[in-house]
Amino acid sequence: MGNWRRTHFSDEIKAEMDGKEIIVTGWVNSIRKLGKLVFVILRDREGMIQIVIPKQKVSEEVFDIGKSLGREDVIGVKGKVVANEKAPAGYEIIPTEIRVLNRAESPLPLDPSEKVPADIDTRLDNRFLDLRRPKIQALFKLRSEMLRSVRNTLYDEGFIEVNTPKLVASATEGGTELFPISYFEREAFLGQSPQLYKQMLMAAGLDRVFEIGPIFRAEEHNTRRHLNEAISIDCEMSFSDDGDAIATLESVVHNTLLHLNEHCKKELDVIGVDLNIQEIPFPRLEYDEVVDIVNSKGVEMEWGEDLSRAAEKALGEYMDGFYFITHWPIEIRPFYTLPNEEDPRLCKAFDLMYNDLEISSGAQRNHIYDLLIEGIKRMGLNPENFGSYLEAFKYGMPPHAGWGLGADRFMMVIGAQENIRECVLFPRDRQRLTP
RNA sequence: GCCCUGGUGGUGUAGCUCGGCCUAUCAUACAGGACUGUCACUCCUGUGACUCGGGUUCAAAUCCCGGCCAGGGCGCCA
Repeated sequence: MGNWRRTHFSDEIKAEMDGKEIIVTGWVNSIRKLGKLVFVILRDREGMIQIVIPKQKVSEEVFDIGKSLGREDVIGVKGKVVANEKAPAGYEIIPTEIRVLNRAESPLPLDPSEKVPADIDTRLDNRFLDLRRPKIQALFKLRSEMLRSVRNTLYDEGFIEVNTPKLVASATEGGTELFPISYFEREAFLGQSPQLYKQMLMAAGLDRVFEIGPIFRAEEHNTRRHLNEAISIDCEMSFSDDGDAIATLESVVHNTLLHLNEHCKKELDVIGVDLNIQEIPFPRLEYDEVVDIVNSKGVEMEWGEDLSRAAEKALGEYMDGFYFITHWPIEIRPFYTLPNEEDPRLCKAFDLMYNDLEISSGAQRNHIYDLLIEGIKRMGLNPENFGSYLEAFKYGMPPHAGWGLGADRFMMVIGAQENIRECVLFPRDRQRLTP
């Protein structure tokens, strides 16, 4: 593009700029050739703008280039803004020079202008083209602002952002399947969660930490709400209990809704979402109530069972929006959950749900060494495999609590998407490892 | 991993029940042509496809079996 630099994004040009010379850059969204008149709709990250090329008002060279353009060619256009009622936006650009920066081959693997729909599989195979569609891009602009808002809230509440290892030695934590990898002469695994590390940071005295990073789960699930690589928003806070963790989670979620509603009107409009800013506190259900509700909806559920998919759906019919489930049976929660001192069957764990979807789970953690050993044994795990983790509980571990919020699932809720793959640039599932 | 449904030009589809004038429909895209206000421009001409392997049959896009892949559901997901 030589010495050319973009002077404006398409949405920065206004009818009042009539007569001003500008440079815009982008992709040819569509082109309509009417003999001696050519219309080019140029698309950049922020929107679209019409370039009009009348043979009698431009040089022969500009007209010929204009006529030669194809869909998705990358161009730079230097020209004058012209206010004109006949233009779609009330203004358009008459070029003095068009530079073709790169041609696009044809036919395209899918249609970014959305005239012909494509299956999600085709779209993901050609994700970079799919992402040129304004609706798809809007979702990822929202995701960026969601992450900004989450960080802002947590920084404001005194958390520091940390990074913990994703290459881990142990496959003995129990629970989910891990991805084994080769680590020099040893076997290692991809981390399933930063849980143990963020707890160790409580022992380190960092007091309040959060991490936004990938988690890996080698489960062969095949659903619209599971991925094998996901982004987790994890936080952990010292000298706090489950109620404090719930309050923090609530304000993270609520502030994000407020932030998006205030700063992302355009993107929400593009994807057709009218955000419901649900008031806090969100409703709380105790596990006992959940069992009753689910059974009253005709779905069998025994006390002590985790929620089946049918149970989640029944709950989703009964509840609307965000709500917490608290007072869980200890047997179905992880070993690091603190038992409830008032009722030994229960523990200090909670889940945050949205309709029928679990988007976060957390708990006050077990900070007492002997209890923790009991918990590990109760889950059928071997305390000897938790060496460096357990050490942290011997020399002054403060009481603490925390949670993990699924960033991709949170985006499903925000963007009203039914498939989690829509919310991830390059999703990883049972079948998909590329692109 | 299990169950259900499906796989037709670049993309999205019709046809499959009941095998045969299918030399396979339509839209869009693409190539060429006409057109000075399009905005899903319009009009004319043209190019382009039955997932793979096996089977049944005179004959398979169509029926049967298997593979691969996809969509949906379930399970799994401390």
